[in-house]
Amino acid sequence: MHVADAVGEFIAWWGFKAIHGRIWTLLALSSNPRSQAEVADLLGVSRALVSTATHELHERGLVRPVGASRQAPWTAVMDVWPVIADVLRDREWIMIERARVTLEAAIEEAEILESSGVSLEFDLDRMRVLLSLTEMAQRFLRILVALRVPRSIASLGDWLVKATGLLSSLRRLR
Amino acid sequence: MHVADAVGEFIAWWGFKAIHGRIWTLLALSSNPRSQAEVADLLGVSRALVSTATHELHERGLVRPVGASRQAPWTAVMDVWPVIADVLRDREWIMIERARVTLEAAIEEAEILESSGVSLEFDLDRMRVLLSLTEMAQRFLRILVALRVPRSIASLGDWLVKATGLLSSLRRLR
DNA sequence: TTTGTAGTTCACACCGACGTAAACTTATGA
DNA sequence: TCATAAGTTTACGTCGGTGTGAACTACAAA
Repeated sequence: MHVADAVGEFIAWWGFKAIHGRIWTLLALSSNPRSQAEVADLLGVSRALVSTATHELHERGLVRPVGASRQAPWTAVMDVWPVIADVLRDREWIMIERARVTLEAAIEEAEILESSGVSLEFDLDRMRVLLSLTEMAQRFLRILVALRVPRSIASLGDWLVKATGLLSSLRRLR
Repeated sequence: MHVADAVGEFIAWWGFKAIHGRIWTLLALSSNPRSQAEVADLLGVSRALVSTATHELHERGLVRPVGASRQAPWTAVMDVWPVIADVLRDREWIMIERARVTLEAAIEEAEILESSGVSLEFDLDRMRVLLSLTEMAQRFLRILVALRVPRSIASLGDWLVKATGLLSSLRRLR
């Protein structure tokens, strides 16, 4: 399963472990649901790893069992965008927000010092530039997680064309 | 230096180590260049770490010595976007490209099998969807790395407004 | 030349992420 | 009921990333 390896690694970038990506890809590309044993076998990893990883994927809603029995085979949920958006929101937003808040506090402090005539060891203008950048990143992230990528294969091609067109105009910005 | 920690962690996300982000941020916010000893002291890390990290930053062009002497103090290069774009290109492009090529090969193989009447264990349509997604990701990445973020503080605010406007129309896409 | 200080290099320690083996639990079916 | 197979849990090994200590080098000033 070279495909699962390659796509899996790609997916791993978006806040998942590589094994998650590999399992999801294998299930996504399979015509029929597969048992954990099959998955472990095809990917060449232990059943223990498949068991835990599958449950983590299930918690995120990226994979679901077909049937109710304990050893029901698994299939991939194809509509992954909402989950990715969630991960981005949880993980990145917190990080950016912390940087932004810290910067704001530091700027405020520096402004007070400056207004009382103290010569600063730090550069206020540059602090403001960084603050603008974090705000920009937040806006960007907000738009990203609000995006609705079409779930149907039929409309996906169409959507891709329009989205690409819009993105191109970003490049022409002066 | 809480600011350096917070911003540094944020930067670390873009393919750098956290210490790189912290050092760069400290230098970027300082009114005057700083020696490695000062940096190590302010950040509370060993001079050994600052030495190697500073050189790595220098190789990437994110930081430069002021003066020619061996112990010249360092200052941050503020125009970071080209460097980030480089990292994205090098690191992400390779990953996506590998996924894309592997997928294409797998699809081709599957098509041959199917046309010769063999019933497939894998789902050809889903493979094609994944392929579209990698292509979309490539287009997106290409636009991203070609972006020119203004270097001057004066035009940055203006640019941010326009860019945000464009991004918003992405959200409204159907 | 000597002495002190900044910077460099390298061997090692620590830690978390990832994966395995093996024992254990639960279901299926002869 | 017992045997077998699937799935789960836990304790452990390995590895890479990150950082330190200490020895070493290069330079500046006395």
